[in-house]
Amino acid sequence: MPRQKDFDEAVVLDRAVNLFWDKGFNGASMQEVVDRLGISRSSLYDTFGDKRQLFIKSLHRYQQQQGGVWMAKAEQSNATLPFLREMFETAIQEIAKDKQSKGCFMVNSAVELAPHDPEVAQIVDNNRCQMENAFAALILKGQLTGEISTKKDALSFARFLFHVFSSIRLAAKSAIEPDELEDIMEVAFSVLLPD
Amino acid sequence: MPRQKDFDEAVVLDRAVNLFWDKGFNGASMQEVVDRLGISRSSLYDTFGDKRQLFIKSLHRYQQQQGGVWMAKAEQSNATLPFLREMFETAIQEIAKDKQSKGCFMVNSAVELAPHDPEVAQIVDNNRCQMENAFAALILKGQLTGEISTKKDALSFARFLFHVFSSIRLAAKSAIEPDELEDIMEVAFSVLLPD
DNA sequence: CCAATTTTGGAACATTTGTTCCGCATCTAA
DNA sequence: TTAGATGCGGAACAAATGTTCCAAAATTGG
Repeated sequence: MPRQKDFDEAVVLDRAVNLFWDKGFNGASMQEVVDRLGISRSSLYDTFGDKRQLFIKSLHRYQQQQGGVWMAKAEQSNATLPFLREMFETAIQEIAKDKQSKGCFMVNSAVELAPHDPEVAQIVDNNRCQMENAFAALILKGQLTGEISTKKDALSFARFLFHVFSSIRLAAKSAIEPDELEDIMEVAFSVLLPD
Repeated sequence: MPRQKDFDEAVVLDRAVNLFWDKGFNGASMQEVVDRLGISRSSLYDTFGDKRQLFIKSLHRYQQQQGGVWMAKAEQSNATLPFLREMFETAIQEIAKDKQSKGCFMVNSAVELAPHDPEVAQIVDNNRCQMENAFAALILKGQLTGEISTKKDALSFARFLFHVFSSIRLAAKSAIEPDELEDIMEVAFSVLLPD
């Protein structure tokens, strides 16, 4: 009996992701949200709940999408070091293209909300653990094949790499030259090389 | 003839620093500002201008204070590597003590405002250059004495170190164990060692 | 003690905030 | 086709937003 929604929930949620990613939670007013999502206020509240719930759903979706892309690539890669390099290279290229300086939605949310919102904090923390573990698995593989140094254990390297990765995405927020990011990445990766 | 102000401008500005540092620009309402600063609305606007001006003055003051501490220490240090280590150690200890997870005011502002506020962006960028140059000077000194590897030039190392430093301060925003930060720092510094 | 000048507290302002509500339109299932 | 249920647009809401203004208090130099 019920009437169907006039819009695709996933498409609309993606718009919310982009808005919050760009402006943050406090920086985006509900008026802006309504305008950008292209659906009416009531539909919005009926479908996604209030502003905070919409934000959290957006953050979840971002993680899902972002994570999914790399997880898939990671599994079908045999050479781990080139794969890791590619990941960083891609991130740097995306920063260069990102004229809005949106940076990383996860980093942005960690800064703006995590300290005052436990639920956001948990999402951020989950994301970190997931990434660190994914890195660690790759690095361990590389260590076994002799591709990567064994001077430190895989998890330490993984954490290090994740934080360099985050700082690159943090740097996207202010004007920084891609060349400099390449430089930083080069130094970071030099530590992984076996002697 | 004129009556003197009832408050110490510097003390009040420090309170503003702490509030914006904790809550961000959008996260702190003027009501909160008035309450925390302990002066009346009119005194506030007369002395510091509107909210944005107050914020920018706060950010400037933060940089001055924060920077001043380290610049002074840097000059009277002879062993550069231990000095750099101490800097990171201190930062990690401060994070452990920081129950509010305020992180770094400069990082926070870069994320929240830099992309949409050129003046903030410039402050953030100035800060980065200043830090990178300070690091570079130290590292160059270390390279000349053979304390530090010469595999990369001083500026590349400096940029790398600054970004690891930033990512540690970014990590302060979500719950992370100090041990893990020590780990990360250890890996980062291993790249500086000569073989 | 006086007059000049500035600070101060708080009321008042217009906007903007996030959210709710209601009547009508629309679609589905029988 | 019709009954029932849901989606929709937009008005309406109270509360909070940043800012201004003014009369009264206060402190200075003469």
